[in-house]
Amino acid sequence: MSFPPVQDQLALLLRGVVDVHVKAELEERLTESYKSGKPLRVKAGFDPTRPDLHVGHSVLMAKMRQFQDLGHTAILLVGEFTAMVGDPTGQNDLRPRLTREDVQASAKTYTEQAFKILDKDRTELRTNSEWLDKLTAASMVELMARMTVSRMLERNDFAKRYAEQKPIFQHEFLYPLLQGYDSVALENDVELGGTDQLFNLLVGRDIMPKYGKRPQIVITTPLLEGTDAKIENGKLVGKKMSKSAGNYIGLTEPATDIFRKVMQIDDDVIFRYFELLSTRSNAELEALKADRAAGKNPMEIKALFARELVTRLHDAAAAEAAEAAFKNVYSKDAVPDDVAEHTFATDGPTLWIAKALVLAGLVKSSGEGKRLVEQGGVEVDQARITDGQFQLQKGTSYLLRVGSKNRRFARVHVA
RNA sequence: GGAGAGUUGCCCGAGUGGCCAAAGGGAGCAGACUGUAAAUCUGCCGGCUAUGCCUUCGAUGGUUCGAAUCCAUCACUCUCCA
Repeated sequence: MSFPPVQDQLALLLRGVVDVHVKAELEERLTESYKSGKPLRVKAGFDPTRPDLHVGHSVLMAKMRQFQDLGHTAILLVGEFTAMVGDPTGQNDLRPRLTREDVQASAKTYTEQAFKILDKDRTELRTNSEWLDKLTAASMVELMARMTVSRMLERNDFAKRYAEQKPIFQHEFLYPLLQGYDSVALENDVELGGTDQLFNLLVGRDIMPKYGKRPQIVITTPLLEGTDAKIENGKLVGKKMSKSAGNYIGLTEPATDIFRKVMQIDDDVIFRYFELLSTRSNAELEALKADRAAGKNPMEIKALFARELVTRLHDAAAAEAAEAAFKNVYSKDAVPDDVAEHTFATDGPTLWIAKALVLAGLVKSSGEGKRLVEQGGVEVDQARITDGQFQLQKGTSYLLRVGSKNRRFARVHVA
């Protein structure tokens, strides 16, 4: 195996990262690998907590992919065991523990999605149940003896919970140690993670030498802010993209949804997405920013990114179709082509509109349906109705629409 | 082991016997306005075709004409002491 020159590798690998512990060591290890022809082992772990990955995760995976493209080995670690423990990172409350069944179900889809970005042929796919399942109480005690309670309490999330008199459970202290033990088992050279993972990653680095392993180099990548992030006083403000906050774009979402979500991102926040996810060069990004400053419609800039993202996650044809659909539905206010069709039976001569909306899955309860109608949030055959008692006639078909920002349609036939 | 404090709707948080489906804030949703976004203003924000009914204030029992509010037991959490 031959690699590109060390300095070239470094330049690429350090682009966009938040921090490296320690850069000199990375250089040293790249040099060794360059001389010996032996690829570095680069680990990144995911806890399969809910069944899908989002573009926030892809920031990290894009970095992994860079390592792969340079010829190194990526280890995608599925945190099957650790997911059952629950990572306390960033949690203000106890994270619910999952069952093995939950975890295994989502692990499968996780890896499939990860391979949208990673090169499958150069990825070692592992699960930490391999070694953590077998850990005896004795080894566990030994592992726990490597870390002090005070060090754990230094962590902000724990410190905060402690100060606020919120519960902290013993097993939560175990999490970073187990993640660190993964590195002992895998003997990786590098571990990648989001900045929020810094503590956990460094615990691994601390523990490895105590087990006679070379300490891993830790590289942290930025956390992508969610689709609801904003710019305030020139600063980017927003929670990180997360499944639980509902401000995410899933890797497997339909092209039209991805496109729409990108378009609804705050105008200036889009540049953050460009920086972390786009394959465009820095020069191209600067040009776009200049365009924006010169008054170019930010809508077009966002569309540019939306197209790029959909192309990556689906393909170019899907991107084109999604853009056309978006323009059609939102800009021209037309009806999309793929409207779900339903037929509902009714006993009487009519069907109450609120009921129909519930049956079509457009609203959760008839109370909500009625409310929306009265608030003017519902259209029947492209005409707004406001009568909460509106009745659909038996033997007739209707086109129903609810909402505007996230509009939903259904074609309903009353039988 | 002992002593206190607490558990309210998606979240925070008021409410100490009827006026409480429960103040206020946040989040969310809808409307106006827009460019699809932001900001602002307005409305909604447990369920049920409803001047009413049902379910809801940790759980279960009890007192009462009537309980989120009082009592008992249980569960859980926090703090302090040992």
